[in-house]
Amino acid sequence: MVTIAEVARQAGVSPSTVSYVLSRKRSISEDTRRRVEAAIDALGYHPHAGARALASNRSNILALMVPLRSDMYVPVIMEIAMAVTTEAREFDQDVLLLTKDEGTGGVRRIAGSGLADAMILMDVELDDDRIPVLRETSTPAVLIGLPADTAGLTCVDLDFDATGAACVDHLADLGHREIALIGESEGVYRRHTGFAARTMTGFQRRASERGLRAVHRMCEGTYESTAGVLARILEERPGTTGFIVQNEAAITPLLSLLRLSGRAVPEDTSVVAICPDQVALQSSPRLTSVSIPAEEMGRHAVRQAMSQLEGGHHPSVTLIPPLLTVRESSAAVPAS
Amino acid sequence: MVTIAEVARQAGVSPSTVSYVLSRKRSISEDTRRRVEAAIDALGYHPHAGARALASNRSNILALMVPLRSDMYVPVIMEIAMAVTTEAREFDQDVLLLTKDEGTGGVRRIAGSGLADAMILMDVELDDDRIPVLRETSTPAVLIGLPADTAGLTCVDLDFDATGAACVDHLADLGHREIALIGESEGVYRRHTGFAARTMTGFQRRASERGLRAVHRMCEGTYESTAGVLARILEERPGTTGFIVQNEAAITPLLSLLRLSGRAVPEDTSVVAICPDQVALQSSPRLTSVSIPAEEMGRHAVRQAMSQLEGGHHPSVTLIPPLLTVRESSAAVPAS
DNA sequence: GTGAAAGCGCTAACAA
DNA sequence: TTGTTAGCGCTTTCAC
Repeated sequence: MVTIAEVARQAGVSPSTVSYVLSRKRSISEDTRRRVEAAIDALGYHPHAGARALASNRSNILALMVPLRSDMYVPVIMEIAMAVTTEAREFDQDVLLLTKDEGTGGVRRIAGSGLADAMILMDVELDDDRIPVLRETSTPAVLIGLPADTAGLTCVDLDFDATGAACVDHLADLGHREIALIGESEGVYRRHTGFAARTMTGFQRRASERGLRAVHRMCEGTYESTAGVLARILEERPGTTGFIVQNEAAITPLLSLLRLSGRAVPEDTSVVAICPDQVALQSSPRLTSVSIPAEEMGRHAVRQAMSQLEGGHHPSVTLIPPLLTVRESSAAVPAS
Repeated sequence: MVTIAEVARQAGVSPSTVSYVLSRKRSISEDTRRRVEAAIDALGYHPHAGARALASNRSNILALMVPLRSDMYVPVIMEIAMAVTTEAREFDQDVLLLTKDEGTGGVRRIAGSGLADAMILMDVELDDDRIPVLRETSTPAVLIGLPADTAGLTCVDLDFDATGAACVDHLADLGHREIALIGESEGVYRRHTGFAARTMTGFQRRASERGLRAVHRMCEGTYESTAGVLARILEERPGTTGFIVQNEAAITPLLSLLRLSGRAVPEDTSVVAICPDQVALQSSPRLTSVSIPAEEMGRHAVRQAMSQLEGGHHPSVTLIPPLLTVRESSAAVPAS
């Protein structure tokens, strides 16, 4: 191991000078800086992470807690994780991967050991038991997703309420009068993040504002359940011409089923999805959709964490406005 | 922060005794152990990670380098990452997430800073530039995937050669005489891991051993390219009744195309996939497949890393034998 | 603009 | 079975 002392000797300066060259916490003469830097790359010096953490009380590590398995679409989780990791490097931070199944114990362990400077939590539940633990510790934290009570917390999420409304607007603008929201599975509504409920709220409010007939149905996402949900909707409301799908797993079944029932998309029936762009693009027809801004959420979470580390705690809730992209699955309602 | 000194005071022992209770590196009287443990949870003590790393020269961190974007199916990467993280906790290790785009610099940084005790690298290329760097450092490392030269390295991967052969055997046993392997995209063969080439080798060797007519075609995985590949195969070898698909992206297009061309699966044509079980199960019909043992590879990589840390360096190449599961997409060739 | 030196909290000899 | 103590490599006062 190359130590700071060796670099100092090689450069003919004291260890503290090397430290200051690295931290830029005091001014160094041009000449000294050059010699130190030369010594650093000549020796291939990297500061010892543990020693630095001990002395400075900063580990330069961000802990990211991800769901082991969740209702979230796996590629979205991955995209967030990669965005967090990439953005963290911009701040000279590394990322420690924790699984949500470590639960509150994991949060205590990280906070207590000084292993990480801050935490980013994914898959936040409405009444998440990690939150009280977070409140006890003074470790900066950012939640991706909204709990029921956000007081004192820093959170980022897609604005699902506005997302529901935006989908309704799009269909209403196209002339649709009867629409349906195919939502997540029952379990998601019961346990989870509330994003599903928020979508539904926005959907219903905007539908009523624009005078549309709207139904909302939960859906497990299997072929069979999607078939059942679709059948019930069309039975109750045979005039339904617009569908909004929140459950990615239900997208492919829904498209097949509509085709089978002789409804052409988008000629007879329009479909709007709430899903990652990737999914919207690989469907056939390509879907009009509100995308899940995974990368943006990840980057934002890191920036929030860093600003807490540097500037202190300023709780904030950031709701990213939905971006609806019109593709091939939605069109004006046929003049009947 | 609770320190070991506070715990020691509370328990009426010396700091080193607390340390030894934690590390179990020497025997402690039952009574002392109890008092120390009581003090530990009373105070909520967690050893400071940096201090421990500095003093013991062990960070208790495993670095995992994952591809930012790759030809690998994203859920497989995720499953490996989760398996690594979960298994690492069994050894009291945490996982640091690095992206492959940090390249050799990332490897040097981790090795040089003592941030991690060992590294696990995914998405290993045939002539991976991280390998020489790994050889310079003494940091234990495990590769998931096989480079061209494995001398002195520890690697884990699915035995793709045997996989190709197993798929051929399955189709041959069912009476198929003309078969085709729809492989990965050209880029994968050129740049990459060699897993595609190894599959092909096993496929061709076994086909020749069993006297089958066999063709292999690369495929980009889009609908259009799959259509082109299929058309060419059927033109050259109209008698082809068995397909092996290695490119997950090509699976859905292939099934649709076969249906469109009036070939029923499995009545007229059999399809065997090399893909995660999840993909095989959600296709319709469910696919006979060799699964990608993501979890097993992740767990194995961690165990190898730990055994290097504890017992020294014993290079080894572990090829996981393929497991072919018969589902609904393969059947005996029709008596013509 | 630079250096000397006192810790940071822990581990692991060495001593008893 | 337990305690004392010397570092681990770095940051950061304090001093010049």
